Amino acid sequence: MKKSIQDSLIEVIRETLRDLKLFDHLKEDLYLDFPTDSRFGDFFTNIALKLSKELKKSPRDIAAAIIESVKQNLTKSDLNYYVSQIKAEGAGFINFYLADKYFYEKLQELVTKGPDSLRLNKGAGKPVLIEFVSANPTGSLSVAHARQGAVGDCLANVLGFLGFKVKREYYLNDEGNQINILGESVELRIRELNGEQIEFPEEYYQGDYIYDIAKEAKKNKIKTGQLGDFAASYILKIIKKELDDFGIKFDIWYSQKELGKSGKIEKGLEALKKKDYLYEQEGALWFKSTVFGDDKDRVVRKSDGAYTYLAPDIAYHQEKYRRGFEWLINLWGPDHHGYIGRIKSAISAFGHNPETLSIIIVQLATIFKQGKPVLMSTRKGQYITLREVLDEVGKDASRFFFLMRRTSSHLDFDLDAAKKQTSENPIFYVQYAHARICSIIHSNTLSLKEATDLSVLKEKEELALIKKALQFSSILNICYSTLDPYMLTVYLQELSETFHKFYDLHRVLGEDSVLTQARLCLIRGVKIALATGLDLLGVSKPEKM
RNA sequence: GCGCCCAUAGCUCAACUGGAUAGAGCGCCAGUCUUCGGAACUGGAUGUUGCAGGUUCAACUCCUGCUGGGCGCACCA
Repeated sequence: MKKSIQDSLIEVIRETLRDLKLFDHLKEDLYLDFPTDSRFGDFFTNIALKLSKELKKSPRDIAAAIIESVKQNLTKSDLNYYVSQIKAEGAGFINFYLADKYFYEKLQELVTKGPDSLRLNKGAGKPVLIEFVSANPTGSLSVAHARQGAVGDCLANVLGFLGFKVKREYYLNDEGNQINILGESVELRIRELNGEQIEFPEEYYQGDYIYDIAKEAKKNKIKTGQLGDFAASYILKIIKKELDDFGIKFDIWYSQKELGKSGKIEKGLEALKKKDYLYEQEGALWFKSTVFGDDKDRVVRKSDGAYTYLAPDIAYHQEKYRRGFEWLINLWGPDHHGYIGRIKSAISAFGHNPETLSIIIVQLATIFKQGKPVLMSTRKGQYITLREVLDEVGKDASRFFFLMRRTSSHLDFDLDAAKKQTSENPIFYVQYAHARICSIIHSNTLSLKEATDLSVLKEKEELALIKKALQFSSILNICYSTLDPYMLTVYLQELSETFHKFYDLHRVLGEDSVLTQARLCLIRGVKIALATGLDLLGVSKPEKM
């Protein structure tokens, strides 16, 4: 893995600060920022501002001294070839301007090497388990699960691209209270089908699909005690189909029932007991999670002898580590945020660093139709399902829309906008850019050269487009450090916009074959960035629309 | 009462995690094609970043306190 110019520059600056005996005054890590405006160069650093107070000198003076020294160090290195200017500007920022030839070379590399040149090897093969959706098999997936699915799958793609060894897992709650209620709901519907007058309790599953299951169970002569399992596996098939149509494939389906049978829950509790983290009180068994900073201790076995949800979950997370994963990522709904403390306590109790468990709370999405929110009434089976959204707007638009906002923010999902085939619909805007590029490449009659003279790309829009395409890796870096893939959707829209603007002003296929080759190279690079981004989102990249 | 999330243009959201003049889309107004896809592009108007303090050379961003909204605080899952 070659070092980026950014990292090399940072090294030179660090060395310079050591020379000037300023390095120890710097309290934080040295890094280079991207300016909001290209007028301020390609990178900048604010160290002169940070140092000014302690050194009691003006930031501009410090910046000037640093620049002087950096320039000298640069003459000794081959970086000098790529850095065109270093200036102190504004309040005391040090701005680095790269020579155009640097971008030409990177673009050439992107086109010859393809998406691989966009990879940053952050993961180095580290095994990561990302658990998401994990909905109870008691009904179709809701939009809340859908958003979790989109975020989880995309994040898994991104981490995989960055060199992590990622597994996707669905924790299957296939036993316990909810499954019992599900079984009883089916039983009542069967009796109803048999002509019996029944009273259907409110807390039971109300949806019409229960009738379908009842009919099926009746046909197959399922015994009453088996109805819960039968219904759960029936629904699981539906869920799997929904996920499949949404483009999500889980590597592992982890069954709670199997976990229970294995005896690992008991073993987990025994282990906790040995460490003296369990105690009995009022007939229940408690976990001392307060030792690890939880706000109160938690019951793991109720006074009636049944486990709470936490007991198998403790064993489950312990198993995740035992299976060799070094980093666990869980995506939960906002109703689970109170659960973070106890599960982190549990893994701490087993001696794992709680930092190796990242919990991402995925906020809810509200579906808008004709400008109005479609309200969810939870219990009655009257919620918007993933299936409905898929049927209405399709896989591409729904995945993109679910990823368009910061994961920790509420999301308004406008079904009507997602259906539109105009720039009002960001996914079409992005896919259109891709299709347009394909169309140009298709119309081209020159044979494409592997190496071309790119120095003819001097227009403002051309350079802006090259730089935008090359920004790809640093965007992925942001997704990685925030564990949030949404920035990728923002970036793809920006890249598309930069392309459309370029396209409108400059013709790719022209009389001048040198320029044509160069511009073809440029749009091929943009195509690679767009296509790679769309792949990571799990959205198709059509050549024609 | 406690905890988490949110509040930015009329609406939906950005602002690269503390940087330089807070930006896009929609909507509104006015424009751009004999040529690679007009599903596009250009220009115009719109802001006390919910309020009040604080930290900082620098705050939409961090801290404290309010206000308003969403969610959660089980021997439920």
